[in-house]
Amino acid sequence: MPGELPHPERSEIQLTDVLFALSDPERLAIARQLADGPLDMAECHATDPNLPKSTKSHFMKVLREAGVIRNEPNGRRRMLTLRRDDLDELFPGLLDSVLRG
Amino acid sequence: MPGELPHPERSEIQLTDVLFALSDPERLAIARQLADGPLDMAECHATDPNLPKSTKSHFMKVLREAGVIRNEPNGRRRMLTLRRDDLDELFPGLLDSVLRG
DNA sequence: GTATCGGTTCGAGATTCATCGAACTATCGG
DNA sequence: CCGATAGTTCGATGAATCTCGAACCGATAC
Repeated sequence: MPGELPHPERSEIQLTDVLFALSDPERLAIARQLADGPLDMAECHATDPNLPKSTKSHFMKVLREAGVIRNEPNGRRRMLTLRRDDLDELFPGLLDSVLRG
Repeated sequence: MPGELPHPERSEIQLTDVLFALSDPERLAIARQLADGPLDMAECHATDPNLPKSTKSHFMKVLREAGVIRNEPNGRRRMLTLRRDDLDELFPGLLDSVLRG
């Protein structure tokens, strides 16, 4: 598992990418699960519990590359966190309205 | 030009559809132009001034079907309006944050 | 070391989406 | 009625995206 994955800097985050990442029901559900704090990826079930792991990993990739979440190695697991500070700074009010939805 | 086009009711508008519609730079630019009030479609230039009209019409369709804009016949033109009231009611704060972006 | 667990990456097939020309439609002006 | 204008719809092509299995990888447990 390739250690550190690339994350965009705050200054590189594009609004349209964020909107796209959140425009899928599964990915939106993931972001909502992370609203209450970081989560181990293993504990983060989207809607479908027996989703293939490659598909789940792909969801995380889209969210990560858009700048919505961080995905960092934690032992042999992955810690997922919502980039609330970055997103709130860049697009105030966006996350609040989307996660309330 | 087929008179009235179908628009979703307020209750039918899906957040994910709205986010998707706004996740494209051209479509987002259109929504921002409509933030200051209704506009004739002919006066609504997105980024590219000599965009094929079928492409432009397609942008409007995506925005309309998502519930972001209304597109109503007005003489031999089209009046475009942002559905701010519906979106503000359904997803408070969303439009403000996205249009500021 | 070996096995296992959690997860990423690669590759292929299916599906969706974008783009644009061409045909069509409705409205207004003359 | 005729032509021009403004815009939708259709159809085709190409580009992204989704989905998933298989292979791979890194950290831990044994």
